[in-house]
Amino acid sequence: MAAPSTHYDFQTIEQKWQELWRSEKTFKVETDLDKEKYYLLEMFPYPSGRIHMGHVRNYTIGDVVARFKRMQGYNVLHPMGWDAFGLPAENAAIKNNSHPAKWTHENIDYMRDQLQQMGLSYDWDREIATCDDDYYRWEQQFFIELFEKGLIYQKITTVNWCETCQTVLAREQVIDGCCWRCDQGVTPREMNGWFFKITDYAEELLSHCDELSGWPDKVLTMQRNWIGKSVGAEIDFKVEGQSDEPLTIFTTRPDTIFGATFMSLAPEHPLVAELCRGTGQEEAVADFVSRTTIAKQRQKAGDELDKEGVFTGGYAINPFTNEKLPIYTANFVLMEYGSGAVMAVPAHDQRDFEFAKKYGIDIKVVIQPEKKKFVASEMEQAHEGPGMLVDSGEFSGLSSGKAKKAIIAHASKENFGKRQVTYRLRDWGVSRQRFWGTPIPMIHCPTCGAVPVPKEDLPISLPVDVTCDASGKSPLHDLESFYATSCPKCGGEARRETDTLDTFVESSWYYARYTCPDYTDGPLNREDVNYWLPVDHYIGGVEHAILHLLYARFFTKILRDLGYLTIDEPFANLLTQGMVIKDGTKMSKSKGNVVDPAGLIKEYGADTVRLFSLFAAPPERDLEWNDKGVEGCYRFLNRVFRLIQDHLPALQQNPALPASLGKTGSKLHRKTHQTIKKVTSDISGNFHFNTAISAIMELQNQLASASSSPEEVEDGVILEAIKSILILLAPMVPHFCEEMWELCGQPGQLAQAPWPEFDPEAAKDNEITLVIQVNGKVRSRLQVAAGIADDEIKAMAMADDKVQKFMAGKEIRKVIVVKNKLVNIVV
RNA sequence: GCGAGGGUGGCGGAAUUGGUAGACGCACUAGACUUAGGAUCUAGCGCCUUUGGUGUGGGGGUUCGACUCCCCCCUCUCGCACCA
Repeated sequence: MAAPSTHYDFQTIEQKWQELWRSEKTFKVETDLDKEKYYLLEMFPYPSGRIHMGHVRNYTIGDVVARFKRMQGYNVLHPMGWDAFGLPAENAAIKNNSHPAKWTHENIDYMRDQLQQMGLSYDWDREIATCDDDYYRWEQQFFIELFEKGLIYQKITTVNWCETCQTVLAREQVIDGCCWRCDQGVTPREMNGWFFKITDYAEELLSHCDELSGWPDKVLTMQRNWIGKSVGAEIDFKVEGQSDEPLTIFTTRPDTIFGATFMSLAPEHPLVAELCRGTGQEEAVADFVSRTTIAKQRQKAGDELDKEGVFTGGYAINPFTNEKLPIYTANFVLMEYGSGAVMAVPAHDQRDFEFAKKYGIDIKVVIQPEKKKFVASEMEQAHEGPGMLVDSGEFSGLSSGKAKKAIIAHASKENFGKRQVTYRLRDWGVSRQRFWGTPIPMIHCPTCGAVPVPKEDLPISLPVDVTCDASGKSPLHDLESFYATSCPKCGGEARRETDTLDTFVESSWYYARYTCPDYTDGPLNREDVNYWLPVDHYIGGVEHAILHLLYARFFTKILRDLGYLTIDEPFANLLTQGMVIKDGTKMSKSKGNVVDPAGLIKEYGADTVRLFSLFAAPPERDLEWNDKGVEGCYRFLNRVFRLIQDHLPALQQNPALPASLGKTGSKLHRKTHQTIKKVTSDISGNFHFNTAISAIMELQNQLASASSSPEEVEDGVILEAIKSILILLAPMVPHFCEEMWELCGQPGQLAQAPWPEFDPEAAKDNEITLVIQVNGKVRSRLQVAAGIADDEIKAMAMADDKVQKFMAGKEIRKVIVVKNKLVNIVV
């Protein structure tokens, strides 16, 4: 007979159960109106090649919740797929002179295999890859429907263009004014592109933030800031010498309008060139505009340019005072915000103040706070706070708040202004001059303009017989077989749109498609989406707090308005897990501190890696990776393994719990039920798996010391404790627990076992440690029966030797008793 | 600058409503078993001048009692960044 092994054989065990789960489709689910559903989703990965620690952590957390909810009896949807379009695939294709699909599908196969090695409980029958045309064809259908509804439009904007790479670059791809890939200078370029009217939903996206009680405040704050609502007024100023075109400005401080002493326009403002014409300022203005454009491009995030500007030569008329205000163009005025023009009130805006000081422009105080009196010539900075209006005509004497309303009312009445709400949120530009993305289903006809592809012609698929070459240019632009077409309206010769969609579009609705991935009669099956959505818990990195999560919320609303969904918000609860760091910084290749999960899984097994990633930190916090800590988790599982082996012959008899227990046995029985209670609340509450695991470790420690105690401990209690450890640990360490469960001769699979209930009676302590304090300092401890009377406690406390020593010769002023906890004697 | 979240042993981290600070794990120390130990088991482990004192970033306050509540300050991380 072979000696009992000291370490469990994770390789054999993990492979065995993974194969069983796959062949039996243990985690396959169907819509079932009789069962309560739970939809758990982790953000799907970009198939970059191999999984990293961030994936391991993200998917382990999600898997524990999915398995836990399943054991609690929910019908759990837990899908996985691939966010498969994107630039890295194209770059790889360029390098290998091949098609991006090849690289993408190879990576998907490799990563799927890695995820399966982690033992994640996905319904793999619902797998989606966004680069498949049976996924993106529905996106093309949405595009057409949204276009017809007026929620998608085309406009010309200035973009960052790289001439060498023949493409638009996103702002984050421009490094010090140069292309991140070829290092050549980037030029601004006017380009036609497609936009989603997300701004139509700004108010709803903002107000629904208040209803997302299951989201972290941090994320909601970021979203609110990004949407950036400002309430104020739009006011028209006449331009001297021009009777028709007013200069429209936006301000949140209409109450300060009597203090305006100049105007400033963004350098790109269309009026700038017009105003300086014939004033002798043309050259100075042109020079300033080009200098500023360059400076802004070179500007790094975080830098603020010195406030600079130049007089345009033109004047505006303040509609309230009829004063003539010089119009400047200034580098701190943004064309993208408001109307690209502001009234400048130096006394009450710090930027205007600095500008006025620099160029010797008047400063006029029109707001006086209660306590202080400002004198323009003595001010060292602007007073931006509220106060009482002065020198403001009929509005003088009003408070800022009242004046805002009165001034807006006056402007509306006189027809030169109105209340106005402005958002920082911009419409979402989705055109990309890339190949590896969803083709935009539009046709450009010289006579009919932009015409949508007829729905029956969908999908417009990406050609498969092309290769990406070193030019970096999308092959679609020059591929006649792709772009040559006829106009669906007039039948004339026309050109297909060759731009593709931003990859964020695919990830904006995949959670809905998971509910019916094989549905062919439309993008979404009503019965399935209504049953499964919204996602009950969404888990992913905080780096998606703005873009992805905002776009997904937006898409839910537009799909609702197209009649596909009935919900307003896609994700009821959100967990943003922290980063995995090592040596204090995020793991990255350049820092050389990456730990490859594949190697660890090979060395310790998936169960150990999962256990450590849950144990080392609560999920929302950053996790400091520690190889020694992994070993600690491995040791723990082996301790459980040996414990089971030691008791195996007895356990296999399936002994019942005796009616009466000895001292050690009843202590263990109590600990078992306390542990069930704690683990259940830790997991269902905040997902604090780290404390759940430490509670199980405590139970294991007590079980080990009970088994080695001289007193005979009832086999029934030991089995109860071991079974509890296995069930409680099963969502976190699934293969190991299944194997041990089977080894102990227990029936069925743990994956489908019900989550245990704790017995409140059994969990109750009957003896407690009473702490005795003198003046708030712990002086002694007593073992007493639970529920003992206050008087008795007092007497015992007073009689205690150590306590007496500290009370000697002092007067007792007060005795405080906290039931079952402590006694504090104040002397 | 604005916004959010942190600061507890050598390290990761625990501490219902204010009620035993440091659970659990790592590292470390000593011992046991051993040809061996990077296996396993047992014990110890905040700091100090150790019958005691002191201790949760610093200072003050409330309280019989404060990691926890209030005020001021320091510091770290993340997000936004000239938003009129």
